[in-house]
Amino acid sequence: MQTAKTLRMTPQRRVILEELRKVDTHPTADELYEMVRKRLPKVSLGTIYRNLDLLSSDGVIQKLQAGNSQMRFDGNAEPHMHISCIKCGRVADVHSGPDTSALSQEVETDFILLGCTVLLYGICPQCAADGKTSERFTP
Amino acid sequence: MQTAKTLRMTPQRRVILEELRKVDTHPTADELYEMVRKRLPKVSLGTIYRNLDLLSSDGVIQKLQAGNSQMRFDGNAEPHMHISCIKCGRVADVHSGPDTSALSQEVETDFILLGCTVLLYGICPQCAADGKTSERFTP
DNA sequence: CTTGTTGCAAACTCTTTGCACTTAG
DNA sequence: CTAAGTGCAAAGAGTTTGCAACAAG
Repeated sequence: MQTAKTLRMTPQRRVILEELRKVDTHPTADELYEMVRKRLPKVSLGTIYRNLDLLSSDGVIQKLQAGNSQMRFDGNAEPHMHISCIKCGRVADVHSGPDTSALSQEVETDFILLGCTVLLYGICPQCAADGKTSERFTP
Repeated sequence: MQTAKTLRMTPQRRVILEELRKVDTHPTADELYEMVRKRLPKVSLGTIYRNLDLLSSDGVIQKLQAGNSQMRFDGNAEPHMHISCIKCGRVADVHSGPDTSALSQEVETDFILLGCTVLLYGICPQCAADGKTSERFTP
């Protein structure tokens, strides 16, 4: 989970991180690309991907698999639950709820247990209102 | 999550289902393709994908996102926890542990809650023994 | 300086799809 | 019969990577 290399603070990296932390929408790489592009028009999608990868490997941000094929990113590296809309793919934080970190302690497995993710899924308020087109979702 | 169409029981479909249920390894589409190919040499990968899709949409099997980009499949449709090896990607069932279905009831969200998946991750016995090459993993 | 980083475009992986033919019910 | 399913090959989405030029420390 950690890179030995020193991460240089390039303008690109800084803006990516700033933009990601500015929102709580858990954007996809593409969405973040558009956000960053408004400030750095010449940035490339490859740079976005490379940075998101480095930053998540370093534990600075979180890479999320939220029920569809596209990865999403969370500027908040603290472990917390997420809920994903099966219709539109939107992802939201879940701040309440039971302590899932204890979950790991109660499990029987021959694996060396390192952690646990909980993904809730459902329908977001927007999609509940208007019956929009459905997206691919895998619980 | 359900198809209106009647699912015909073709030899391909039957063998795919049989092979999937024969193992507890949660194979990828490709792995299952190889397994099915031993019995039906002319089967196509497209057929594997189409059937896995239909069967999981029908709730006959489960499609899993287990920490890497490739989907995995579980012949056991009953909801249960999985643990994924961050090194080799192997996925195992977790039979013990707390009741995670209750989890949904304790959560505060403006989404219409439909369900919840728990993915544990760690290092499998095999990888713990020999320090093999690492794979991509996203909690 | 030196090594990490960037933009670009091409490559890659996994999955989906269009089509003409086949087949289960 | 006829709608569902198949094999094949091509297309698609999302992500990764090789390379030469660039820049942070």
